[in-house]
Amino acid sequence: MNADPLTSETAGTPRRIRNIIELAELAGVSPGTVSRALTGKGALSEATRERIKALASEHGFRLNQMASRLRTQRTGLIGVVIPLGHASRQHVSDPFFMTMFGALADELTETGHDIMLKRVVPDDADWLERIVDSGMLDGTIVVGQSNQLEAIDRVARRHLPVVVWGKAGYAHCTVGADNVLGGELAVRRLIDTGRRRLAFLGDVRAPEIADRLVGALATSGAVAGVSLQPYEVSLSQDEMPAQIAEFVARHGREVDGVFCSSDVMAMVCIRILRDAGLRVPEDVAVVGFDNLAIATQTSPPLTTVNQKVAEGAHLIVKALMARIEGEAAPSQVLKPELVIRESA
Amino acid sequence: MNADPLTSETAGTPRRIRNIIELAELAGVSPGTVSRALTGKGALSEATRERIKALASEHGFRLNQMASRLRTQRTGLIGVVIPLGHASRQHVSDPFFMTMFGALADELTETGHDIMLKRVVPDDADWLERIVDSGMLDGTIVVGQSNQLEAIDRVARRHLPVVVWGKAGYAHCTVGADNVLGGELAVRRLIDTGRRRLAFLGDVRAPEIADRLVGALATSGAVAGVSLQPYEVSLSQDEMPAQIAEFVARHGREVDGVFCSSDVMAMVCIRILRDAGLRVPEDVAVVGFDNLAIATQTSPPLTTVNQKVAEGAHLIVKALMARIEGEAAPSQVLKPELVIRESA
DNA sequence: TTTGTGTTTGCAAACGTTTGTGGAGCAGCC
DNA sequence: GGCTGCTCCACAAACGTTTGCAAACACAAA
Repeated sequence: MNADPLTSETAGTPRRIRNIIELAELAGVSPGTVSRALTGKGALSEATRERIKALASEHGFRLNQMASRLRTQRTGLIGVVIPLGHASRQHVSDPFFMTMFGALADELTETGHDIMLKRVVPDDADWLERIVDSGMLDGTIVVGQSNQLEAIDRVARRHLPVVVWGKAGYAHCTVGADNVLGGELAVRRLIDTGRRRLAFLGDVRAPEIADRLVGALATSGAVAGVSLQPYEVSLSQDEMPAQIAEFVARHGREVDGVFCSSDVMAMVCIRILRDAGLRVPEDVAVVGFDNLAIATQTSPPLTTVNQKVAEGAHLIVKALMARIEGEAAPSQVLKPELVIRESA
Repeated sequence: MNADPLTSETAGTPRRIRNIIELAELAGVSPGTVSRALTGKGALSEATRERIKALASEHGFRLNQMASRLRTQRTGLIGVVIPLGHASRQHVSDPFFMTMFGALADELTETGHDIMLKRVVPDDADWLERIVDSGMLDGTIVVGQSNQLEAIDRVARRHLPVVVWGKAGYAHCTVGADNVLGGELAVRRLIDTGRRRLAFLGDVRAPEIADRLVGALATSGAVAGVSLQPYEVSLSQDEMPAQIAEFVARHGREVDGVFCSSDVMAMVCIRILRDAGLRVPEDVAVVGFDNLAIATQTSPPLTTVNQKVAEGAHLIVKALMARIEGEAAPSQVLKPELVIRESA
C-alpha cells in the first residue's frame, strides 16, 4: 500500500488548495474574484488577476471542470457514438471507424472540444435519449445508422445538436457519401476494364451498404452481358475472412470482378484470392470502398472509391457546431470519387 | 431555421421536466425522494419508487449527470491520453493506438465507465496536471510515454489513479511488454532461419522502441557472423513510406532480414521490397512487432511479436480500478511471444 | 465639499444533484 | 397510554463554480 500522496509531500510544498474558496481566502479576495481572474472573463484589475494566477499556479490549483460546466451549462464535450445494431464486439477497432474517429478527433480538438466515445449495443429503445439527455454533452455525433433509423430520428426531431454520418433523407441531419453513385463508379470501372461476371460483397443491413449495391446493380443492369451477384459478407473482422474464403472457394473461378463494400474487405479478398491461386487483377479485378490509408499498402494497391472521410468529418463538426449555436445546418452529401490504382 | 423543438411538440405530449425539483412537485414528493427513486440508493417504498420511475419515463426525464457527478465526486469517466511528444498529427489513427484504444474501450465499457479521448501535444510542462486535476476524470490512462517521462512521473507521484502503457521501471504504474525480450525473439527468429545481414527499422526516441533495439542488438551480437544495422524510421504514416523506400533503395540488396518495430512498418516494408523486385521471405525475411489484426492479412502473412494488447488493456484497466479505490497496483510486464507466419 | 463617472470587487443566488439527520406515522408490546 | 422500534420521507446542507447586481472606491470636475 502506498503512503497517502497528499500527506507525504515534503514540508516545503505549499498546502493543497481544493477549491476556489480556499484560494480566495489565501489571496484575501472573494471567490468571485478568483473565478474572474482564472477564467479571464469579467472586469478585473490586471494586478489582482496576475497575483491570483500566480498564487494558483504556485499551489497547483485548477478549476474544477465538473462544477464550472454544471454552472455554465456548457460541457465542452462532444459524444461520438457508434451504434452496434448488427455487429459483434470489438467493432471499435474497425479501420473505417477508427479513421473516421481519428479525423473527428482532429477536427474537434481543433475547436477546443473533448471527445467522449460511446459504444452502444442498442438493446433498449431509449439508448440515444440516455446519451443526449445525460447533461454531459454539448453535442452528439452518431457514426453509422445501423438499424436504428427510427431511434435516431425520434431524438433528432426534438434535440438539435445531433449530426449523423450516414445516408441522407431522414429527419436527422446527416453527412455522408452518395453511396449509390459510389456503387456506380466501382462497377463502371470493372465494366470499363472488360469485366463481365461481377460479384458484390457486403452486409446490406446497413443503409449505406445497401445503397452501394443499388448503384452497382443499376450500372451492371444497364450493360448487356454483364451480371452482378451480391453475397452477404459481414463487416466484423471475426467473421469476414471465413465468409470471403467460402465465397472464393465456391465462386472464385466464376467471377472476373469483385466489388467489395469496404477496403478491409477488399484487402482480405485479395489475399484469399491469391491464396487460391488467382491473380489480381489479371484473373479477378477487385474494387474497394472507403480509400483508407491501407488502400495504398496492399499489393497490388487498391483501386477504390474515395469516401472522403476527412472532408466528411470536417462537415460533421461544422454542422454540429452550428446546431449547438442553435442555427440550421442542412444535411450534406459528398460526391465520392474513383481512385484508380492497380487492383482493378 | 428549424422551429424550436421544445415548443413545437404536439399538445398531447406532457411538458418537459427539466430537473428533479419539477418532477418532485409533479409527484408531490421532495427532490430527495425522487433522487432515491431514480438512483435506487437509499430506503424507499416500492410503491413510490415505481410511481416516480413511471412519471420520469413518461416525461422523458433523466438525471443530469454533470450535477450528480459533481455532487458524488465520481465522474465515471476515464481519460485515455496519448502524448504526441515526437509525432505528427493524425497519430490517432495509427493502427496500434487504435487497437489499444479499442481494447481499452471494450474493457472500460465492461466496468461501466465512459471514455474521454485526449490527444495532447505536450507543449507546456503541465499538460498532464491539467488533465488529472480537471475534476472531470476518475482516472487516467496514458498510452505511450513518448518523451514525457518526467512529466508523467511527477504527476503519478502525487496522484494515484494514473496507469501508463509503456516501459516499466519508473515511479508511475506501467503495464507493457518486455520489449527487450521482444527484440530478442524477433532477431532470434531471423537468425534461426539463416539470416545474417540484418536491419532494424524504428524510431528509438520512444523508450519502448529503444528497448526492442537493445534486445535485437544483444541477440545479433551474441552470434558470430551476424550483423544488425539500425535505421531510423518514423511511426508517422506520412513519413514512413518514404523513409522505408529510401532504406530499400539504398540497402535492400545488402540485407537478408529486417526487423520492423511495428506491424504497420512491416506491412509497408514488404510492399516496398516487392515493388523493388525482392521476394519476401525468400530474398529478405521480415519480422514485425505488435501482432495486430492486419498481420494476418498481409501477403505473405506476417511473422511478428505478439505484444498482447488485449491482455495489456485488461491489466491496465484492472490496475486503474484498484488505484481508483485507493489500493496499490504494481506495474506489470507482459511476456511477448513470437508468432510465426510466413514472412520470416 | 459635493457630484459624477468609471473601475474593482464583494455578495449571494443560481446550476441540479445526493445524502445525513431527524420527524411523522404506525404497529406491537407491556 | 406510554414506550420502543420501524419504515418512509422531508429538510437542508453540501459539491465547486459563475455572474448579475450593487457597494465601495478612486479620481476628476464643478
